[in-house]
Amino acid sequence: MTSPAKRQRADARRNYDVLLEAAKDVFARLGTDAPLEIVAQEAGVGRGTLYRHFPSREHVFAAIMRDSAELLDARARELLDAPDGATRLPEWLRLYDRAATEYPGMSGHVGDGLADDGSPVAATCAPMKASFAALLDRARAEGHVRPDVTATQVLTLVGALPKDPATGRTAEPYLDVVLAGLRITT
Amino acid sequence: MTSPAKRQRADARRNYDVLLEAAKDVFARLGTDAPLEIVAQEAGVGRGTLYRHFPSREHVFAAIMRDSAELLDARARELLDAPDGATRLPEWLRLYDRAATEYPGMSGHVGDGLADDGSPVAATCAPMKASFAALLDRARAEGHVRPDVTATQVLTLVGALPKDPATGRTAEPYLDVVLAGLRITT
DNA sequence: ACCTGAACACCGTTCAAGT
DNA sequence: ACCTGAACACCGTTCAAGT
Repeated sequence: MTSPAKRQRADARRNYDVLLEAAKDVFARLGTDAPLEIVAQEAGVGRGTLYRHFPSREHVFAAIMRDSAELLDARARELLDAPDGATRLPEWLRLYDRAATEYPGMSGHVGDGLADDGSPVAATCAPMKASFAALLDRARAEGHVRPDVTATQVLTLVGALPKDPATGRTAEPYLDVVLAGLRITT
Repeated sequence: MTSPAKRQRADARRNYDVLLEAAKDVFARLGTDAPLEIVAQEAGVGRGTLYRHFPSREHVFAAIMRDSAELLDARARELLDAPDGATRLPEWLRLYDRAATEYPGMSGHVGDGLADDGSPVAATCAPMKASFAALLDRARAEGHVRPDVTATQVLTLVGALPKDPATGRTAEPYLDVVLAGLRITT
């Protein structure tokens, strides 16, 4: 279930899939700011075809995030009833961080997209975002989290954390600092 | 003391000053990712002249930061002996955040530059960075700060915090979250 | 209905010619 | 020694022509 279920010609559907795989490949090698021109080339289609399927780079990110967003959504709903209330949020946010940094440079775009309701990333990740918000609400109700942060803010903040240039992953100890900062420590 | 003290022709020196003022003006209006072409135009010089004085956009940021870095350096040295140990770091980091966000989009570049010893920003801000490191060391020694963060990491993290799109300033409550996360709270 | 690739736009960067 | 602006490169984006 990696592409949208719209009715379309077989070649169009195939091009979508090929483009998405090419994008993952190119992004993995060159980072998510790589020229989309290269993606079209590697997919073996014309530039116009790429822009038809993915009107903007953000649409590519949204497509890339589709599967992880589904997993993260499910995981958030599971964690809602997990026994140890204090560790639910850290655990989920680490998974989110891993998913958002799967391709170098993507997490900032994902975090920004989640803060903008008009973005394709926000559309794709809406269920995940809602489930995380529920998780955050419960943590807040139980007094584990400072009350002045919203779900969107947390996701945007984590997405913005500086990266290790070598791996593209969030560098240590930024996530730990943020998790500590979110805790209520009276 | 806004431009380097190298010996140069009067017109060159004047062009440097005009370009820097133009950059501030353009950055204030269009953000720090604005085309440098516009800066050259507004300064009334050719593109080549701009690149002669500022080989890269980072060099412009370094020049823009020169004065604030001097102030921040002085302030850090003052605060080293301030009475209330727990508030020294927050106070200074708020000032740093204000300076780095003076032009929309600049703080990320400044934070990245400070983490890269080869960058012109790192060169310009070296005294400031050293003074801040001393401040951080003392806070660490007094047990106010978690021991696993370096000065560079703190400055890069603060520079990376998400911005309010309207003002370009660090949005609330990100800096508060980070400051809380840096504290030792046993 | 979709694809292709030429064409245009934008802007960073260089450099030959000028003063 | 420095300035200028034409020229090139790169790449996002569009669109007329084709299938």
